[in-house]
Amino acid sequence: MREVAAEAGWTTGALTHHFSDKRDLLEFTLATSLEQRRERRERRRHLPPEDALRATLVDALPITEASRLHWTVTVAFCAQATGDPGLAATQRDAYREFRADVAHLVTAAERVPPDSAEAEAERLIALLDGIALQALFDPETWQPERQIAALDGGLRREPWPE
Amino acid sequence: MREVAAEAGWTTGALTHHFSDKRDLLEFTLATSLEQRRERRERRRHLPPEDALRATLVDALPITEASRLHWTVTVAFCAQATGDPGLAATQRDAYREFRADVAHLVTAAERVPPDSAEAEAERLIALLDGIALQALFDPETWQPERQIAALDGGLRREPWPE
DNA sequence: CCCAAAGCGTAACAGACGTTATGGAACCGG
DNA sequence: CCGGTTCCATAACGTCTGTTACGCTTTGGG
Repeated sequence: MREVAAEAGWTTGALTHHFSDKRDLLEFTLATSLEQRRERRERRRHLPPEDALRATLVDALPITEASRLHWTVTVAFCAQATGDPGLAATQRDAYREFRADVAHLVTAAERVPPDSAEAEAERLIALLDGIALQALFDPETWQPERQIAALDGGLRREPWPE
Repeated sequence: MREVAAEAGWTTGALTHHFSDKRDLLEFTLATSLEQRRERRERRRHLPPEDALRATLVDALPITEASRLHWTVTVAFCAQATGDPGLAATQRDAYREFRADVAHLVTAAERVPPDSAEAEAERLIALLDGIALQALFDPETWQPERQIAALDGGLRREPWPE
């Protein structure tokens, strides 16, 4: 708490006035990071659906500083969530929301029949997260272009065969 | 440290005698978890390559208690690794080793031409990790069969088109 | 049998931690 | 101008933390 306050140029008094808890602060941090991601997504509404889909996925890759930060927050959140059912539920809901949004884009892009959009979204997100998780700790072998290429490979592929 | 010692039926004295640090203990924990995974992989040497490949990937899915535990350890480790270059390197190397092993299985199974085995391994691991990460916090929607089905979908697919 | 090393239980230390208490400044509706 | 409320700086409190010191017991080679 002290460290966060100091880095923000506040005092612990100001911090505790706005956040009841350390847990509360952590939840706010994730919520804010998700909100920013949501805003960036909103700004792509005018793009053609396929481009918006790709841009949304690329945006979640840890290649910009914003996205790297979001992944750092997410990993910290996940670590806490393993021992806190409340945080786990928050993390789960964030995933579900993201999946719904991606599914919506998948539908708009007419990648798959509407009833398998969710499954296709799951596949793409799984691929995305897998790349991101590795890239986060091995940025040397996972340069930005490589990450995007891997993602594009998944986008070029056909949807789930179910 | 006290909590770990107590849960293991030891005292902090015994623990600090065997581990110099808390960091040391954490590294040992990941190493042990990886070692167990390696042993399980070793026991599949007699299987046909395709089966061994599939079994290795399925084994990493958080469906057994052992694997769920491994993922919990991994997430905790990753969280620490974001602020500790040494741990980050360890995590990175663990990934690289796993990738090499999977690539070896991919080659043995003759899924792809030998020179794209690494890329195919990356793709499969990315998919695996993505599924695992979501399943860890949303086991309700990601029942074991669902996880395996998603993985099988990825296995049924063609390799990277590069 | 001896002595050094290893193993380990006990307990204390020093610092960090999240949280709370207190007091004052700034703001604001009446 | 007043009363309360919001905002926040300071500082203290109690707890928890990783780590260390110390001493006793066991082990094993000479």
